[in-house]
Amino acid sequence: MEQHAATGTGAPSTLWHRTRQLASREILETALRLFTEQGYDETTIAQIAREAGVSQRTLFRYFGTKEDLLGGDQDRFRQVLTDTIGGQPADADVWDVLRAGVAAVLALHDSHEQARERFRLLHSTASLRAGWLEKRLGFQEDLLPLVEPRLDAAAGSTTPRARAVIATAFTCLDVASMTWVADDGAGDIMDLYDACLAAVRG
Amino acid sequence: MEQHAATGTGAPSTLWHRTRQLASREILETALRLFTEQGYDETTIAQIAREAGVSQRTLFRYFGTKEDLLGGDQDRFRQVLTDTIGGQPADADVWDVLRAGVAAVLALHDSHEQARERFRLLHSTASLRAGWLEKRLGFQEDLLPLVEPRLDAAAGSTTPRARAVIATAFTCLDVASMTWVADDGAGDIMDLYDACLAAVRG
DNA sequence: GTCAGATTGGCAGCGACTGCCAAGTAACGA
DNA sequence: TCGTTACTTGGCAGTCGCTGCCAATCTGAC
Repeated sequence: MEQHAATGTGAPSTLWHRTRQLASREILETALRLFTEQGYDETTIAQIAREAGVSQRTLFRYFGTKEDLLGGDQDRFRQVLTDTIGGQPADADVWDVLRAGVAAVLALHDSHEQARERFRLLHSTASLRAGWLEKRLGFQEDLLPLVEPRLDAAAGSTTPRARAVIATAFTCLDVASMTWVADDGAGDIMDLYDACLAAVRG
Repeated sequence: MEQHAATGTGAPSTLWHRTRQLASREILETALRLFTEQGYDETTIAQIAREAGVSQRTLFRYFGTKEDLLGGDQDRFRQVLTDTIGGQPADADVWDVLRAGVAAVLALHDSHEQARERFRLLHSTASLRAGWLEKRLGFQEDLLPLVEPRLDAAAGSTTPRARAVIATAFTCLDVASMTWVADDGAGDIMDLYDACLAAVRG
């Protein structure tokens, strides 16, 4: 039970589960607040645990790593991504398919402000960036079987080409979000995404 | 003096420097051997220091982090990259310019086998991958001022477009090296790079 | 030979993270 | 209502990467 129960499918809603969810939210909010106030690296697990009113040991049971405190629900991200991309018409263009996936995960943020703060922390903290990039690699591999069949098999091995295409899409998302944060959240991220992709595929 | 002196430019060649270089090589070789034998995560700094005959403290003075023990000389990488790209003709195509940079840094490995082993470790170890990706981001930012002037300023802000283009090149390098390792070092990495880029820019 | 400056190793400590064990508490049956 | 059971919690010690500090040692120059 490393993950906080997904809200939606027949929640058992016993007192236990409700308490767990409450504690989970409390920890998450405390963490985001402290990260925002004093920076990610400057905030220790001990401090988050103290202010959230739980022990370090318990905090690590809810969230396996410090990064998870900012990353949100990684499984949900993965699922939305694969569901969206897997649900695209079989004859759709690969780039349109990936674009739909990117748009879907962007819609996962609770609010404009939350998105901006997360992206801001992400792009300004080395350790977080590294962690995100590593998770990103995992997502890219998940997408591989969904994207490969959409490539022309006659043009040689599809695996490296699919990897390159997928990674490029994520790269454009990263550059877009970085630019978006630098512009203080003005404009639409997807427009920036399109601009980046156009620059690459020009 | 965090960095082992570059061999080449008028080495002072005092006993000190020679001893330092020797110790440096000894540590580096011990580390690579242990990483190869038992894996990166399974090898502790204590073990490397013990087998290399130095204290942990000294090891950390030579190499600031565990990753540096595999990554080789990061400053050299950066310099070769920027020199090569900066030295390309002003009217050359951006993609050709970046291709030249990629080829130059690939030539930095001592041997085919060393390259393969490094890439193998890199692509099979999560912590190393994350570290590389983070360093990569740094290199990409270094390249920004060299690439931006080569883009059409009339088509809007060049910064995000340059970032996207540079990151795509590195992405193709990563996918190419991954594929190369999977193929057990058969073929030429640059061919794989070209194939990846073609898939993206198709 | 001696002195200044650099290098080295040991030690204590920090922060993320884990395993283990005892104490506490919700849920369920008798 | 009272256990009994199953799960959660917190504390403690320990690992590993990494850093600061200090004393011992060594090198090169005078």
